[in-house]
Amino acid sequence: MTENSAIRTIPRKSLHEELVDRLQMLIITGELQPGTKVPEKDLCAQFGVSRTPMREALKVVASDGLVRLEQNRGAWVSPLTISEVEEVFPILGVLEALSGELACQNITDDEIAAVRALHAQMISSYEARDLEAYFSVNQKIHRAILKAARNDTLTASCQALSLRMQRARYLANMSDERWAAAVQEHEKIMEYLALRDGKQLARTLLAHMRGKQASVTKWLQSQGVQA
Amino acid sequence: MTENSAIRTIPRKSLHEELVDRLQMLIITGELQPGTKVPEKDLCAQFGVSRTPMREALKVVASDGLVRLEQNRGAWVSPLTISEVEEVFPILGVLEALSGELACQNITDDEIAAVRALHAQMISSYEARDLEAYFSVNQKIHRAILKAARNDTLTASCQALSLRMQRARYLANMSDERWAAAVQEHEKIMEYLALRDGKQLARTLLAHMRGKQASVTKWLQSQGVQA
DNA sequence: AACTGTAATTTTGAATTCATAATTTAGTCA
DNA sequence: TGACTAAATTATGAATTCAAAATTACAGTT
Repeated sequence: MTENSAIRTIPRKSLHEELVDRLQMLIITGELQPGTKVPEKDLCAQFGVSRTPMREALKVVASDGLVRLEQNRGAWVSPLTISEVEEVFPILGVLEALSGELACQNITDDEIAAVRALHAQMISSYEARDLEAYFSVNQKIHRAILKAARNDTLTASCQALSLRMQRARYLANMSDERWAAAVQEHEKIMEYLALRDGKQLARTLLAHMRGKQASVTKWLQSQGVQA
Repeated sequence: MTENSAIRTIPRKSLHEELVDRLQMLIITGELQPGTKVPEKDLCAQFGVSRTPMREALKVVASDGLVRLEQNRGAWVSPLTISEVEEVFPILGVLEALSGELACQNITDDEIAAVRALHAQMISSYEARDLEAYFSVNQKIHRAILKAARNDTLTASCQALSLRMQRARYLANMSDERWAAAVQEHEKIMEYLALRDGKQLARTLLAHMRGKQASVTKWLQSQGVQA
């Protein structure tokens, strides 16, 4: 593979850190299906590493909730259930609301300008109905707000929980209605952020998250996913 | 016939799980001082295990933020800084507020009675000025509310963040004023919970957390802990 | 065929071993 | 003495090995 040169130039992560990221990716993208068993041997073969760093990585991914480890029985990809979605989204809601409030207290004019640029990009992606690009820019906006909140712990918490929901978001096709509504919500988010109106931004972000939750839940139900 | 009855009812944790708990304890109680290096060898000797499970445990504890791992340089106990306190408490605030709201929606009469009993115990501990007992019952109350919120993810998130603050709470002696105020706040918490007034309970829990943060921050500053 | 108990295989848990990076120590020279 | 370099030591990263548990395969009985 060509990644050898890249790994040499960049201060390389430890093997186990790299594996944590890769495993998360495999699960988020659905390459590792929810509910399936993941034998260590197979994973090791796939990445060409020994079991030691793989097991370390699995422990970490398990503590984030993406896999379940059972004593002497190995690792299973956590099933994505409706009840999990109903647990995680409300938490993400209050965390993002907090991030909005904090961001309004701390964000610079330059950062607002940067978010505005991302926002414009997002609108373009919406108008082109490019879901992939939309998701990508959308994430960047939320991450920019988190960064402006100046709270690394909050960022870490949000990202950990977002990871668990991301595979739902990847899979769930938004309805046209929902997509339009989401864009509308983002207009308000942009507006309140520019005004540095923390209270309103928090309310809007919370509502935004509720909308996402409803959308995802509806889709999971339509897929016959159990509670 | 194998002994599948009473003896097996205690499912022993895996070594690495046990180690995660022990490490967290060592750090919370201050036996492992913030900022100090923790050589794997020493830890392994202390617990009589090999490096493999210890390293797995360290990775997990690091992902929770209690230790920092540096590439090829080992593990350090995360320093407890004022800025960390200022990051974590606001998050705990909104999470506990959420737990209060959810608890009001789901708690049973029996559970309210149980919390009331704990509350009475806590008041006794306060009147006896038994800080140790007070802390213990206090935690039980917060945990009972979390349980009533019926959201395991929320419980896990709160506990992970609480862990990081616990060593501060252990060390920080509350002022008499603060202690009295905290008890007053708990009276309100009890009241709103019994009334199942989610909005008010959330507000009170948030304020309660703000009070804790101020108390801890003040103490850290008095100890000359840097930002 | 279904069930039960047992042996073989596979998989995981943990210790050991080997490789490599970081740190310490020793020593040289200005 | 002090600063710099190089060897020695130590600690960590990762692979391998050994042990124990779980799963599977299979034979015998009903």
